[in-house]
Amino acid sequence: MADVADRAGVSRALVSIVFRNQPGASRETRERVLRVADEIGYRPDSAARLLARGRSRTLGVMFTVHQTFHTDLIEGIYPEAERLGYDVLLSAAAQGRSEEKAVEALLGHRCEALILLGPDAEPAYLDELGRRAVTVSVSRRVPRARVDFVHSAESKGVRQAMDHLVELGHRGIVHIDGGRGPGSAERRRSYRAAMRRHGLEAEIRVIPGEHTEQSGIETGRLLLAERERGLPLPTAVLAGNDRCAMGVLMALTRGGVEVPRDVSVVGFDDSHLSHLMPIGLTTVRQDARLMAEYAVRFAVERLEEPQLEPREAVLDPKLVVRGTSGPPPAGDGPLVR
Amino acid sequence: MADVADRAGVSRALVSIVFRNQPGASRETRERVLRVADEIGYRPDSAARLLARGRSRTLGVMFTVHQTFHTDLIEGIYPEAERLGYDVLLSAAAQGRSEEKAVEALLGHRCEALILLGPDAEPAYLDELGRRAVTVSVSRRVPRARVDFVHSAESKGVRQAMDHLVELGHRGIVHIDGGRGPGSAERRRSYRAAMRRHGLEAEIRVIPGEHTEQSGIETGRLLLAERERGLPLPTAVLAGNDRCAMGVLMALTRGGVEVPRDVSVVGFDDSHLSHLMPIGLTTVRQDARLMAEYAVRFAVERLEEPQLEPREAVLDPKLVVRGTSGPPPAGDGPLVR
DNA sequence: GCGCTCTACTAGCGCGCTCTAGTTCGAGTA
DNA sequence: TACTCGAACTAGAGCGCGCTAGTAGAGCGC
Repeated sequence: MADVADRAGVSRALVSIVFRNQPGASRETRERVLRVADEIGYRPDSAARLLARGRSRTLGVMFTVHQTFHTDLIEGIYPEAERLGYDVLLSAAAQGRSEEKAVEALLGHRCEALILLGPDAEPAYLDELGRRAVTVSVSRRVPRARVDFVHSAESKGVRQAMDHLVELGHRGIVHIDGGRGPGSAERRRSYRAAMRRHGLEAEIRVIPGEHTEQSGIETGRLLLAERERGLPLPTAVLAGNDRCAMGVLMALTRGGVEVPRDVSVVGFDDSHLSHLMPIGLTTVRQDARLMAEYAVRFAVERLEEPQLEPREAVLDPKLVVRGTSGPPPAGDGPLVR
Repeated sequence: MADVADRAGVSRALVSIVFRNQPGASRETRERVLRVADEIGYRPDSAARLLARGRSRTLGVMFTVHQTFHTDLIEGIYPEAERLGYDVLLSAAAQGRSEEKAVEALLGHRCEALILLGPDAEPAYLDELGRRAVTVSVSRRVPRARVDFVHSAESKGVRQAMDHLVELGHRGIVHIDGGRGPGSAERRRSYRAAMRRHGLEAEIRVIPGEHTEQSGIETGRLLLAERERGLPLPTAVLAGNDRCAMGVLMALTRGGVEVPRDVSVVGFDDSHLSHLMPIGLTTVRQDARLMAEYAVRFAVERLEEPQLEPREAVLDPKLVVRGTSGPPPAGDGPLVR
């Protein structure tokens, strides 16, 4: 910076003004400074800048690698952050790299706010984070913690999916839940409520699972094994999310079960995975872009008005009917309603 | 920091020593300092630290959101970087966020080295980057640019895939290429060479495409449309990568073509997508973990010995036969060899 | 001529840390 | 006793910026 100032024949302060695009420099000086800077390859050092001004204007985003819905969210976070003049730093949780580690990395790099995509940490830890920095949790509700919250009205999504299946004539609808996964508890509750509402209380069955393909595969195998032992297959499966639905599909198809002829499968998320299935996955669509925008806005607004209380945004999901749902096999014909 | 020093009854320098875990402080002082720091919630400011020591020990990773193979790579980058004592910052290219922007963000955050996953930028730009910071390109060869390079021996992978198909009896094998995508040029060349080697020169057909599901879907539709017009379907498709293969699969299956009975499909990457297909995708496996390790090591070694010349690592890929490849339909029986 | 304002610019402190070149002190050594 | 030495600790410069409080000088009205 001093070099630039010398060569341009001005003071360092002036160079600073030019680079911050602030008033106080004439047009020609501005141009001269920029030209000189370009010549000697000067770029402002963000560490020093950050140190000097005390603010980083950086949002830290924690996500889980391989969680496809997260990449959909990330794609929405960037433009909104840029619009509001904030930088984005990404940190992934992965195998061998815990969420805490990922978050510490963000904090260490001076992120002013944290946007956590489907965090799986203890509420106590999240609350602590929320007190240390502005924190937004996406998809995972954190009761009584000082964090903003953006999620879908899971119950509405599940209800739509269940109504769709019941209308097609399904009765034996099982739910693979997402364990501790974000939104799982509510989805599970809503599944039970829907079954009761449709008079299918006796058919309720929740199979423990998680939000991974592997979990779907295991459940698929479990169902096939049950069939071996003479038990009937369910006619429809409501999976915890799209990844799990994909796993079920794979396992069932490999086992000679045809979807949707023999079994219907419905996912949740409408991550871009859903389009890829040869027959298209019927799923509950969450609007990733909108969720991302809310998350960024919540974070930024609370950064700029610290007295603001954390808020909650609940977005309406929408069932998207594609190829994996259809009427149940003959003998389980449509309900007469 | 001064607060901690005061309360612990030592100098700031001592606090610094303790936090850097350096010799020069007694056991009890160390404990006392850490305890006090914990009490008042002190955490070292990385911006200042960075500024003071002049080095960030941070690797910047640019990847493309939705490129599933990249997330496989990222998962491998973290542990290796941690092992070598480096931090990792992620920056995604996405729709509306160019690679250049993603890279500038990393540079702005003082990354010492760049690891670019399948960059799509001009060689001239990459060379410029290579001169500005230690740069490693993964998957994309950049001739004559000052960057390290980690990739697979594409030709070996393609050759294995082609041998496999030919042995099954296929003759009408088309290749959907990856356009400007990483590795595409070499895969295309190798496809042509393999066809010639097997005496199938007359059957050579390269369909332009890219490394996305959409491209696969379009190609699948194109093939179906040709069949409508009375042209024969190819008996096998070698896709540019797994995503493209998924797209082809989807389009063909929707069009009533059964895989692998009517057409065999082979992908490239073995990203975790490949396992998800109901019947498992036959594909050429690239070892993401190993590639990630090489990339990190190249970067770190050149940071620590700047006189080192950029290097190249070529890893052997391996065909993984799963469910999407099989003998061609009757009439195209196995070759007598 | 004077004071006033406005634009263009500058001096220099401080952000929170690291690091070099010390000092202090007690134990070991000749 | 006088010294050396190492462990434990400290003073203070400096990293590259932003920012506040200022100055210089041009233009203007009276």
